[in-house]
Amino acid sequence: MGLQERRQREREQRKNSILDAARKLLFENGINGTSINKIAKTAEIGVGTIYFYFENKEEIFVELQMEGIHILNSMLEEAFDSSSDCEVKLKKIAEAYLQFSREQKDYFDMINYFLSSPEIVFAPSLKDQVDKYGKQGVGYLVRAIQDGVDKGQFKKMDSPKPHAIMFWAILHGLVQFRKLKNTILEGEEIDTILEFALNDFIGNLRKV
Amino acid sequence: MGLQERRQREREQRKNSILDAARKLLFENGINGTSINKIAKTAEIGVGTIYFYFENKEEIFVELQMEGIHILNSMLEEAFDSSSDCEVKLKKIAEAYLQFSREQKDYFDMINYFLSSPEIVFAPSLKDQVDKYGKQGVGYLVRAIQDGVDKGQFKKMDSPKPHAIMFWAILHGLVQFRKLKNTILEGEEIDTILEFALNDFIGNLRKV
Amino acid sequence: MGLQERRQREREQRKNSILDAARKLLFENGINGTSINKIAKTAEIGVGTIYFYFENKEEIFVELQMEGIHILNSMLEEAFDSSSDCEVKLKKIAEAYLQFSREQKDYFDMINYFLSSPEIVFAPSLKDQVDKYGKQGVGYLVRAIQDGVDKGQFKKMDSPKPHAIMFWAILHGLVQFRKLKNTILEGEEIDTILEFALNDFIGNLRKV
Amino acid sequence: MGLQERRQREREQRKNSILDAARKLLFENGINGTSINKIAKTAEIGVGTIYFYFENKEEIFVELQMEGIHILNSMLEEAFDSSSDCEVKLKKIAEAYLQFSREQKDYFDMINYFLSSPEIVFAPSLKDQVDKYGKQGVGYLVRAIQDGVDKGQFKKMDSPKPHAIMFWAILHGLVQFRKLKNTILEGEEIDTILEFALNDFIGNLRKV
DNA sequence: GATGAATGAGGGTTCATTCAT
DNA sequence: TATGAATGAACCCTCATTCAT
Repeated sequence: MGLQERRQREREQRKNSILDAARKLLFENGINGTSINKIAKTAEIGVGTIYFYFENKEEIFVELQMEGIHILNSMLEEAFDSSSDCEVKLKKIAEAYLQFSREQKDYFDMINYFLSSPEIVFAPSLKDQVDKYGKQGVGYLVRAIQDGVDKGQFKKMDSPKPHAIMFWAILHGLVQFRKLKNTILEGEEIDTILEFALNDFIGNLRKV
Repeated sequence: MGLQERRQREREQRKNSILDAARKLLFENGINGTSINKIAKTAEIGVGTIYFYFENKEEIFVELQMEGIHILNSMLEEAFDSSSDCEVKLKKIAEAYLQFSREQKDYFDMINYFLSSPEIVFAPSLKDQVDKYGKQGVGYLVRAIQDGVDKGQFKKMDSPKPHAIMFWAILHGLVQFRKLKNTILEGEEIDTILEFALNDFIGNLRKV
Repeated sequence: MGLQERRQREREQRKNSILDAARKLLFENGINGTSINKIAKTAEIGVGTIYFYFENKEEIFVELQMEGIHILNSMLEEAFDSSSDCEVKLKKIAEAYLQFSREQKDYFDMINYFLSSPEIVFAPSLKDQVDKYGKQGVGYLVRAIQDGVDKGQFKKMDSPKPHAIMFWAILHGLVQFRKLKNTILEGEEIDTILEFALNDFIGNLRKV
Repeated sequence: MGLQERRQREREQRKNSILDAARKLLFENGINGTSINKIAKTAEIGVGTIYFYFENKEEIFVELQMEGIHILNSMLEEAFDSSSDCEVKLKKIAEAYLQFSREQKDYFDMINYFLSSPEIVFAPSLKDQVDKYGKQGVGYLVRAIQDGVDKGQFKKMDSPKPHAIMFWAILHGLVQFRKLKNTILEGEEIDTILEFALNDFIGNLRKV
């Protein structure tokens, strides 16, 4: 038992050191600058060893994706819990997403990069795995809106789902635009736009 | 004169045949499956010849990007011109974007792929070139909204720009979600959501 | 006649503009960075045109070599003529060689580079051409020494030739060492060494 | 232990077989005729394997350079040790250098080729590595001359260094001239000139 | 469990030269 | 005379993966 435990722990550590190296390289050099050989050298282990912990290169990237999504979820969850007021909840969630895209830029870029790549490049299995984690995200919004309806703060509606999705679409769309300062934003500050959109959207929920 | 013309035309044709080959490969095999050698073989020309028409591999992709953006712009322009009613205009533009993402899926994926790639992967120059063309897109929305304000159909506002950007963000965000059927939409139809969002957004513009 | 003359002149000008471009590239980028294509682009002419004026790439380099050797010869000749005193003559010649290696560094490097390359790389014909011009160099020394002997300033000798060659060897060897500051000179100044060598050698000629 | 040792030995052997192939090609076809692919084919290994033993192409050439310099140093050392008489020492050293340039012509050419190449062609690092080994060469001369001074055979002098450098310059210069039979030597035998120069130089050291 | 040597196809790019116009 | 489009072998180097130890 103690032996098995130790083995398990060591295995975990090794795996993490591989991920550490891969993350470092991915963030520093991009995906095309991250090879198995370089990961091995960075992690100071043999190339072959990597294949003991990961089936192939892709699997490593899946794991890194999961990390990112996990971080995002934590931030959203914390935002959700930060207040009992459902309007504040929504604002906090929006801020959390913006914050994630800014403070965890590398993860954010990586997730977007992989998600937007044509399916050929990455096997469907990856996306399935990502999906499972991703589902939770929009759930917070649904609950926040429903909460508002239940409390009588928001107007009645058939289902909070479409509103939640629309809200998330605004967030996601806006945050994508940060890269397009010259194109779409054309000098406008993303924060200003976000605040405007938040007020507009929430105000609309509130009204009779 | 006739000679120069013919030269020019031949040059154009060659360039196009290279782009045809590149487009085919890019759409079939993704970016990592599209090499200069394969393009040359597909276009049935020598490798060196390609470098006579394009400085490097990236420039080919830029050109393909432009193609896609050009198509999108045409569709948006047509939508903008299709009606004199500003509410219809907005709906048509939204539909056009959705249509583009569906009917020109390959171009749509390609554009998203490049846009979402971290700067490390593709030189800023590419994005700059794309930017120039991209600016026009959001312009249609600004004009449509302003038109509605001028005509007294929409409520008064300081500037149509934030509304336009918010509108575009909804569209862009929603369309991105198509890939995430299992995650965010969770079975919901994107068209339904879009229509819901459209009515919500436009209704909000309309209201006093 | 007038026509032929003009043709001849134009031909000469074209040739020179090719050489100008080649020289520029050679000095800036080294031999491996100097291609026919680049020369053509720099000279703003077609690639094919170059082959009207030069059989092949090598011939261009031969011509550039000649230029360098011509410059060196001019400097040596001027040094030779600068004084009627034979000791001064020798010193001036030595200085001229040093000066050439310094002020015409690019030519100097080029000559040394080509001369020291194994015969396979450059056809014997090149070296023959270079040889013809090179012969004149050592001639100045022979004449200067002989002059000193005739005037009774230098001791009698069977032939000035060996002394001249030895003198030239010292110069050539020393000047080569400039690149080896850390190896052979190990901090010593090449000028100091040259002056020392000059005095030693000439003093030896002088002595009874 | 036994395993590691064998590994080490095999590694050494592989490395040598690569160097053998590279040396062969370099001597037969010159530097521009020596490509990584050819080396791999000659050594009957995969291209990639080479990069397991050498960082890049340049490093192979550095190693070959070292070989040559090592041989030269051995010959010089042997010459230095061959006699206790300092005059004989000097003559033997001179002969050794001449002998090296003749019997190890390929190495000699290679060294000269690299040393005379403008800095653009080969990175400074190569020269640094070569430098380290090269330093030893001139050291023998300094010691030989100093020895003569100490024994009273040579005249007193401030420092043997300038004389040593001058001596080495004569040798180096003369040996370079072998290629220029038609230019500088113009039929003179290099051995005759060398002997003349030796007597002249040593005679000068000797005199009061 | 862990290693690291080996692979060889493939990557993007350059090249001197030819030749129809 | 001058052009410039075309070639395709060759350049150096990287890669994910395998497997005997």
